[in-house]
Amino acid sequence: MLKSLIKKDLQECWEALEYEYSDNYYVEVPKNPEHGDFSTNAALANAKNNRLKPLDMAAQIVELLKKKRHYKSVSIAGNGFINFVLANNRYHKTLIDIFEAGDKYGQSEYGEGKKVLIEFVSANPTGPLNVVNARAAAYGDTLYKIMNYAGFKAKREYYINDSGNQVDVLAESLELRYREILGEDIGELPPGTYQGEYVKDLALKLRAKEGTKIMHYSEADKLEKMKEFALEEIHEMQYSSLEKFGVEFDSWVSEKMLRSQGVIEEVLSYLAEANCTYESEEAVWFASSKYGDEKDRVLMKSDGEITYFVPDLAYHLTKYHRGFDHIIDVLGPDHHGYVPRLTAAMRALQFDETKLEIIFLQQVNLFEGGEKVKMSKRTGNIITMDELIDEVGVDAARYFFLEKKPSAHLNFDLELAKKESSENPVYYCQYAHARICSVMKRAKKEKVNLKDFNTKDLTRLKSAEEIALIKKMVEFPELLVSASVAREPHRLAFYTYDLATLFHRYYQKYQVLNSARPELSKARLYLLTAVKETLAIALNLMGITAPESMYKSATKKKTETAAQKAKVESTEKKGSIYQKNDYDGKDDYSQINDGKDDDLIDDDDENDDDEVEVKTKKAAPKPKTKSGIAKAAGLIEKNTKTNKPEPKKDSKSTKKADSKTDKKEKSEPKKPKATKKEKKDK
RNA sequence: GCGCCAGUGGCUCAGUGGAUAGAGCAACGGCCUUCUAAGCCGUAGGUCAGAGGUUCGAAUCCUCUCUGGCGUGCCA
Repeated sequence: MLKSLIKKDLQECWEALEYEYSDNYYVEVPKNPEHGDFSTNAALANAKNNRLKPLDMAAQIVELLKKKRHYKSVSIAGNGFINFVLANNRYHKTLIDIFEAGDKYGQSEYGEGKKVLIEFVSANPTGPLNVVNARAAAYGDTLYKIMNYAGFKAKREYYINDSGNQVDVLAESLELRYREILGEDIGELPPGTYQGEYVKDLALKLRAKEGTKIMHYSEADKLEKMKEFALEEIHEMQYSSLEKFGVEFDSWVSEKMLRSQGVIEEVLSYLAEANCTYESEEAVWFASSKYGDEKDRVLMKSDGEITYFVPDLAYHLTKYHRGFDHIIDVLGPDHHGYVPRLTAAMRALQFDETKLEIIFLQQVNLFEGGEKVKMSKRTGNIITMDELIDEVGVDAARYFFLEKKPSAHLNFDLELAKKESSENPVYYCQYAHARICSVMKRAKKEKVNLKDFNTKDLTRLKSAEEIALIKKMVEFPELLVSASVAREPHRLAFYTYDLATLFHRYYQKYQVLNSARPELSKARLYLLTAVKETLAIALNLMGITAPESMYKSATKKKTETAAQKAKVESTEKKGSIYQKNDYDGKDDYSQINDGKDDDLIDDDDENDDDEVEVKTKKAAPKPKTKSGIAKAAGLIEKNTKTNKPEPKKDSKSTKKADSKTDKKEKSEPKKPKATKKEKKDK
């Protein structure tokens, strides 16, 4: 807001001086406070096109700006920068705005209500969540929060690969462990199986639940039963890890559900229609190299099974179909080779690939005692997300993950986080908040309050430290916008730290409450109220608690459990969102595998189906999709929608019209084999 | 080989084409009779991997080289 004030003034200058100007300049808060409150390179950037020396141009501008009253000073730096110092009352006015915004401070309309889907974590349901998943959880959740705060309408989604080869292997692994606990010598586990301890735990749990009767099943039934059991258990495990971490999702999408809606055939037929598939060596290929991928990819293997790519593509089509303006996938570092084929498919099917944005989080290395903790997926020797949280606490873990920009590898020093957690930067930020709360408690005790405070007394705030705090808070809204746009929540972590530093410095130097000077005390209290609110907002956006008090005497563990408790409580309060739906019945999940109802979505009201489809149809710009994907999209959408207890809207007219088209589409037979006809031998 | 990500004090990391490259940790030296010392102040530590280029100006943009991680499956 203050920057735009300066920009406006600069424009007036150029117009008055009749100079050419472009907006390729900036107004910024200089790193060095000696360079003023704000500075601009405007003269440097625009001197050339007016055939002037930067210094001369700057001099003329400064001459004009000096007449404005809201500047305390306007000056030229040696090389042509113009530095501004604003009058204090300008800051005092801004402080009032911040104070009055309260817990809404920093919110903006920047995103214009654009619908954004953020998919993150989406770990395979074959084991506990690991530290990379934890990073993704912290990242995705915070990105979601700041984007919503910046005016987007973001949703969080988790895709479950509960179908395919890896879950079959999971069942086999469980079967082996099961036989082992029954006393059989299974020898060494074959390579490729899941070897983690958790599989043994699953086996024990299964025996406790089912006894040994399962061993009398046919081989296929046995494995099916085990798969079902393992998926359910592991899903619960992952779910509870995320819950503990304070991360919720608006929707969970099951690959199995997608498949049951016929999306496989549909996707294959689309690709065939787009004339980009062919058969070779008994397999069906996607000619992705025609669309920018480095080589063609297999869609259907020679054994008749499809590759994971097909349902994944279908899943992405449902994202389009659900009418999002923008789609963000947060992927692990080992998936970047996968993107070209995905975008190739979008291109081939004429979907707007610019809507799809892939963000890669780089890997996480754990260090202990200066040495890298070796983890091996093969032997199952991994540190889980739960273990990490138990070790360092939710707040610290979230901060550590958020502190790094997504594209950077993250070295997480466990020992530091454990042993010296009291020096952890997250405590530094939280402590600033707690200190202010402490001052407020004291103020209450001394009956100092802001009820009869006259904001004119804010003129008493004139120390450099006080103005610095206001200046920092002024940056907050635009910081959130830039963090959203750049998809870099780590900027928020740094901001919070900086604001805390300014506060600690101020607190150290000045006594806030001083009975001899009641007006000054109130003005300072007013300022600190705004600072406290800003810190709390920032911390909450990162999923970190803003404690009212922190005492050194409290042991590390006490502080953490308290923080965790607070977290859990807050989750419970607003919670219920999806639990009610998908997970209020874990049974829902178990139903997945009974062959009847292959989805996660509690489909209790048949009439809803149509209505939902109506909605999604309306939302979809290009109904390229046919019934399977449309239906799946509808189911997901419905699931998402019903997460929020909203009164159902009645849209009869559109409903009729659309269900007609829907029927028409449905009656069109799917031709999965069409792809095979599409022979393009090389 | 090709592709993606990275390379900034001893360590972990910030850094919109701008001014003398910044924090934290570790090291060293100070500050508690005053609202929480989980704090503050100070000292030391740098050829921004290297070489060219673009321009008023480069850690930042372009090219090449080097180093590390990942990818390059009819795995997911």
